[in-house]
Amino acid sequence: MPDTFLDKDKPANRFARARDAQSAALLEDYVEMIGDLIEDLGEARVADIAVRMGVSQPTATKSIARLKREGLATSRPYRGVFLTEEGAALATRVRARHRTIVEFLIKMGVPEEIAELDAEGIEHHVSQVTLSVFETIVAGKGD
Amino acid sequence: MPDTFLDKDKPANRFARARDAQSAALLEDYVEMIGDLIEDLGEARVADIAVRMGVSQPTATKSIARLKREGLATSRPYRGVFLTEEGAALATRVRARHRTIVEFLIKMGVPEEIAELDAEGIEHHVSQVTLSVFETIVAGKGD
DNA sequence: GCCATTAATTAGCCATGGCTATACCTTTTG
DNA sequence: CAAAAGGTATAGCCATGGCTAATTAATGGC
Repeated sequence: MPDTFLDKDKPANRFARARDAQSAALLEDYVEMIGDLIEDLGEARVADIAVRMGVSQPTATKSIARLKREGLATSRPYRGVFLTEEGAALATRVRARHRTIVEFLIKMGVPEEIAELDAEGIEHHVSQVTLSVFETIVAGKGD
Repeated sequence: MPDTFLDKDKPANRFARARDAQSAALLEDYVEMIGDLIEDLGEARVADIAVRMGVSQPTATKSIARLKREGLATSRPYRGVFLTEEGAALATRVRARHRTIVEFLIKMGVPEEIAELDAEGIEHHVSQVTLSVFETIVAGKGD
């Protein structure tokens, strides 16, 4: 006897999915930003990461610890943060996805600054399928 | 001397914004779901809310406490949860936004189930401006 | 009307991600 | 090369949002 009256599985998974995505989002943001910093400044210092993320230094340190635990980054005390191969690959993927979403939104008619802001929240929740759709639309000669 | 070298404000706000949005997301989900339950079953019981959200009953109770604190809901022990006027208005707004996003994604070519899943994560991060753009596109006679 | 069942709350724990204050190491500078 | 300055890390706090276990309240059956 199926207990589908309350739609137990579908919505539970829907929300659980969104929750899980959120958990990964922060790591993705950090990795992307560390990649940016290394590219821009040659190195990623904790202080710079904190400033760009808009958090205090201790908060950045704590998050970096989590990145290390997850195998995405390494760091030598007082020397800066580095991405592992896996972390660098993730950074590349995340950055590409971000750009796709921003460009997609702009193509839809959203003003650029707003597209940037919204993309920051949206990007972590877009599935591969949807992203592919966006990519196709962005690539399409539309205007 | 401006200290714009590290782009202090722009990105900080970007991420801070996304963080804040996340904070509101859970309340929105609960409010929407309570509205759904009242409509579907005539009442919203803690147990049903927990099942649909995919969390344990104590977790649901705790979140409902927060809803009450924020003035979005009321509840009488063992009697169910009710939305305040403000909560009901929020539920309506959230539900409409959700539908807009799902329909928009479908119109872009995203399969329906995936559109539903992605919308769940995306919806809390879409600004009013972007939502309006989506609405216009959905409303437009496009296929 | 009492007892069992079911529903809800409370208590108490964990991890995450914020914060401030403080301590510590490095670097720079006098 | 010692002292000051600056960057990092640690300690310890808070809130949120999960959980399980245990308690309390309400309902339904006998």
